[in-house]
Amino acid sequence: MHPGWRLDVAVQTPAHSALGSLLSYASTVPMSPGTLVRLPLGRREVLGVVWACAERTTDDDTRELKAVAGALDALPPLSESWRDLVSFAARYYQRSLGEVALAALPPQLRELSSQQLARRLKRRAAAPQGEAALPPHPVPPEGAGLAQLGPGGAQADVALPARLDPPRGAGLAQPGPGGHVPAVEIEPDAALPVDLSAEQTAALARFEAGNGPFLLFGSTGSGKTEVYLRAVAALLARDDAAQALIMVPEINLTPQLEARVRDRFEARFGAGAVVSLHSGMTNPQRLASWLAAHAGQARIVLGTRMAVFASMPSLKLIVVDEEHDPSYKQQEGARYSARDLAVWRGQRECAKVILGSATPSLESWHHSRPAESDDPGGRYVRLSMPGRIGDGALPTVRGVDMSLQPRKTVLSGALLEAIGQRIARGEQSIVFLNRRGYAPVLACADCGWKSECPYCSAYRVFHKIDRTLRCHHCGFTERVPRACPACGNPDIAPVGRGTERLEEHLAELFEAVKRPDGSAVRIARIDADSTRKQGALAQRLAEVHSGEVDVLVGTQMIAKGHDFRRVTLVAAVNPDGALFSSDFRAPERLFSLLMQSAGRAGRDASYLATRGSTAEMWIQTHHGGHPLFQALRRHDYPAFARQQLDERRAAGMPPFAFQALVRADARTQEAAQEFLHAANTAAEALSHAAQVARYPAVPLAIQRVANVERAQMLVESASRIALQRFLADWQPLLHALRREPVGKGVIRWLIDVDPHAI
DNA sequence: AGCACGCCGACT
DNA sequence: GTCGGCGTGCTC
Repeated sequence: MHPGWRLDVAVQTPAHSALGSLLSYASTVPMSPGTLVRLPLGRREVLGVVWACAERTTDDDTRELKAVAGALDALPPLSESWRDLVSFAARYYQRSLGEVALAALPPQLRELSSQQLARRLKRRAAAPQGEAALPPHPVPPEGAGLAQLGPGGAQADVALPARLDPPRGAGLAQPGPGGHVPAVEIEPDAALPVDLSAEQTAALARFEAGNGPFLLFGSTGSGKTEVYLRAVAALLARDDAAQALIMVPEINLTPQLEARVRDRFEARFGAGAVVSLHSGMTNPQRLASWLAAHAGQARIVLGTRMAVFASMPSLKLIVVDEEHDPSYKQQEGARYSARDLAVWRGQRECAKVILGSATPSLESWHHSRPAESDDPGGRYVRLSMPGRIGDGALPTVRGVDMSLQPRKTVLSGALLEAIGQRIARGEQSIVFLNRRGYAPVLACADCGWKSECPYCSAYRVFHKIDRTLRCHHCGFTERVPRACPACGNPDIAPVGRGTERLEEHLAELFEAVKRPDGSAVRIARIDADSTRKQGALAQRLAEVHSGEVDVLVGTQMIAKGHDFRRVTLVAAVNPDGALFSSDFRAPERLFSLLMQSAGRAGRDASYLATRGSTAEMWIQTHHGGHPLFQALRRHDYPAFARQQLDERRAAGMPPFAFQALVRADARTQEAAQEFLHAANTAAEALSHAAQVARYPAVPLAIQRVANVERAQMLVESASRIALQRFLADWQPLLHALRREPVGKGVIRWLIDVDPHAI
């Protein structure tokens, strides 16, 4: 009798398990790599991906192998390029193959039997367009071009403008899904009499002529989205199998962009042409989208970082919008950078890649050169679009020197005056403060008690709205005590301020001020607390769009994407914290945040022109001379980047060096650090140790969370390859160490390659 | 990670 | 006398 075949299969084995990356099973039939199989593992049955298949010879392997339980053979196997992407990601980010492979598949696939899957696929085939689509987005009211939906122009759920980087007149003649225009017979863009700016035209021409990867460097409002969509449209029109992947940051996956992409492409390529992939979807929705992409039916996949692993047999273009955004870096499990993997994947699959941003990551900027440059050092072709569509000017940046203000000033007189003028004119203002809650600490004036979290090394935040003390790290919540728990003094007071308190403060200050129509001033707040309930965010945004709100207080949640046409003033109340942070990326994030915030003001040039108003960005700071603010004043990202890169070069930090963190969590800080010390000692013997600097173990900035002590050590090398080899050799030693006495107290450890927060 | 086995406290 | 706490160990 034939001894059958041996399958080497990737299954979800966590990094901590002692199991090797691939497990071997017996099969009576050969299977192609990429086939999904169900396997007995211990007492349960799990999903696996076949990685290799070899004929067994009787003397080959005497080990008894369990037989595969079944194959999901209704599904075409995952392609070699998909498997290459997964195995690269696993290797680069120091995780097991199976962990990355299984995390890259829709969760529901794990639960389905092969019969259930076959049935689902059959249903899909019968109705190829229905299932992949999400519930249809709202149909715009008749005659309303999406971009024309002004404040109060429509019901609340469609009042949000459907554009992020709006071209002039975008969507004017766009037939909605309910429209009667025979859209199939016209070119997608013929339905959109949009004039591209000269910069957009040039960028597209460069894109069409080159291979990339491209860095589309365009200021807020320069029309980057239109460039992406044109590039996608041209590709899909030219190649009737081609697929495009559009990635957006988590926060940006608002219905607006989805609606815009669907409007643009579904009429032309069918209702199932666009699918979404993000964590806000239900498991059945994600499975449906994934299957449509895998089958090649979906022409466009629109998603967050997880979408970088979407199986797309005819992938020809990848767009990474807001490529600098921190949400592209996964912060748990396999800590991959979806942006970096997108670039790798593009190269592997000969798909063009566009990274777009107004404030690129310093890594991307450093590696880019202008399209016309022949400098061979550039990995990315830089396409610049400095202008704002529709001649919109970028807002004037005004700095308020807080050291000249009376102590404890929250909002300077000049800023209040400017906001007051806006209110009087019926315009809107946004005030940013990146700290939610009423006050970050509650303290007793007598004994010095502070509202510490019993489980974390952090203070619990005072939320006045429900009179609670909440730990923002572990979630521990208690009602505010009536008196000091330590000494009984009833006089316990909030220290510092968050968005709740700022909202209250503004309401008091403007209590007597009237709007043009004589009504009272309306202050609103948008942060994670005020938008927790389903639909609350959309409702708040609609209130802003409709003009009900005069002053909007918010965290960085509202810095991105939203297009408020009546906003003419944006203020950052207390941005100084990031200037002297121990995290060397903090200034980069701050600059990006302030640039994006500034972009919220005066996006509608004609609105400003008709009112004779100007857009302003206010910065209250003690460090007005800081180069970051100097560059911001001129909207000069290149100058900021130059200054930061000079500092990084001098200090030998990324992108001039490559880093990884090893973190250990334990019951005690000593146990965590001792484990890392032992790991450090073990590393001395490794062959690449000389090329890799290792720093002492230190506690994390928030050293204890939920009663778990955390420590980390940084390793760094000028050579990415040396670092990679070092980590690969080190990992088995770390596993082994866990078994030794020094590893006993360790709850978990992990490696973070190219970490974001140090 | 699951999911077992295994050995000690408060309940019908 | 049992239900159940989570410590330790195994999974091709």
